[in-house]
Amino acid sequence: MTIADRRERDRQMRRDSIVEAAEKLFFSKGFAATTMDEIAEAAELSKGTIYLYYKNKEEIYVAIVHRGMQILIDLFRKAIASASTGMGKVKALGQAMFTFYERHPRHFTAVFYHHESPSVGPLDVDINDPVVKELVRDGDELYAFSADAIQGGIGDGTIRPGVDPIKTTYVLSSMILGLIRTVAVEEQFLRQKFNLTVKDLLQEAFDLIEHSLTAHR
Amino acid sequence: MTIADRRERDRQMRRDSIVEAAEKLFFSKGFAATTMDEIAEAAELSKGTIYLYYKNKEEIYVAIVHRGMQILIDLFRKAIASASTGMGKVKALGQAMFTFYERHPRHFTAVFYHHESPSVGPLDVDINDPVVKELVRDGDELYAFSADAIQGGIGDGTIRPGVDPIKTTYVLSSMILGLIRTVAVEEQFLRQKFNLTVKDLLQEAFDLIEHSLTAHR
DNA sequence: TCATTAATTGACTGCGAGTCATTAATTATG
DNA sequence: CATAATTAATGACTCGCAGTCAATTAATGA
Repeated sequence: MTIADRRERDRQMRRDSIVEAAEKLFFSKGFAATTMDEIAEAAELSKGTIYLYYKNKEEIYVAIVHRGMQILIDLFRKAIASASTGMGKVKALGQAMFTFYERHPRHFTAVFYHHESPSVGPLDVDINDPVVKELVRDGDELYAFSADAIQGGIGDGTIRPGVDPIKTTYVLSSMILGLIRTVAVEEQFLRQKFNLTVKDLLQEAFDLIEHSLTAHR
Repeated sequence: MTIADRRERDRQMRRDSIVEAAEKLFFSKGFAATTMDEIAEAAELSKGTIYLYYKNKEEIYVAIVHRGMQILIDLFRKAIASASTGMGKVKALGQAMFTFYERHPRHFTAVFYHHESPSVGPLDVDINDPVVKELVRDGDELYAFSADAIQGGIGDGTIRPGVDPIKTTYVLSSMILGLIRTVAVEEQFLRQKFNLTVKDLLQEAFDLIEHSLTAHR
């Protein structure tokens, strides 16, 4: 028992040290430009060994997406805990998304672009891979955080009763995400050409959103 | 004169027929899975010849992005012409974006994901390539359509005076784009799990946006 | 101690992007 | 019209890398 257990623990540590090594390389020189030999060398393993732990290069990438997802979920948990009203939680979640981008830009990219990267045409991922399954569950969890916050906001009166929590979750998250993506691509351009900062844009968007969720008149 | 002219025309036709062939292949089996030999065969040329017209595989991809951009610009022109008020034009532009996604989903993806695809880490394009330069100009033109429409709306009273045309253009376009991207990825999931259609979500978003741009009370 | 099983290795294969010396087609020149 | 000069096209080749597998080494059990 203990023996098989330790094996399993060792195996997990190896997997971790491989992603660790790969992550540094992918993030500094890109997925395509990183070779399996480089990953092997950085992980102090031979190339063959890497393949005992991951089916191929893409599967390592998926593991990195998964790590990013954990970071984001953690930020979301803290966001939810940081506010007491429904509306407050919704705003904190939006803020958390932006924090994720600011503090972990490469993970942000990995998480939100993996449907198209790395090799144009969706990453063809093995739906039976447990990591992939967990990724899907994690995605659901993310949406649930928001839907619950909206629902709570309707209960505590900080969000107007008419809004549909699910629909609104999708609309809001997509919008915030879209905004951050644009900013990610055009940040310096916006600053130079229009003297617009990221905060300006986000403030504008948050105002618009808050405005649309509260009752007026 | 006529002689060099014809050479130039021929050259352009060749380039076109190469993208044409590549586009079909990329769109059906993906960028990574398509080989230069296949492109050559489909274009009825030898591989070496392809390289006389395009520096490499990515440059062909950029040409496809460019084509997509032309389609979108065209849709935007028609959208602007289709409405008379500023607010009407803004809505028509949002609608045009969605039409682009619906009618040309692969071009949509090419245009809006090329910053990350094809090989994780931005496509490293040659900034001196005339096609790339035009792409940048085209991007500016797209934003100008929207900024002008908002400006016009303020003039004709269909949009409230407080809004900043540039800022709003960025916020709105990013939001709409984000929404369509989400829908692109999760369309069948949304329908199955929540019985939500794309139109529902877009309607919700459009309402929200319209609401935020008009004067109330 | 030695047999069995598990983990690791790196030389090897196959494939595909990009090159380049050679050949073919066009155009200019006498 | 002949042939020189220029331009276009070819495909066999190189080179690098993802992924494999027979051979080796380490760990565990009898």
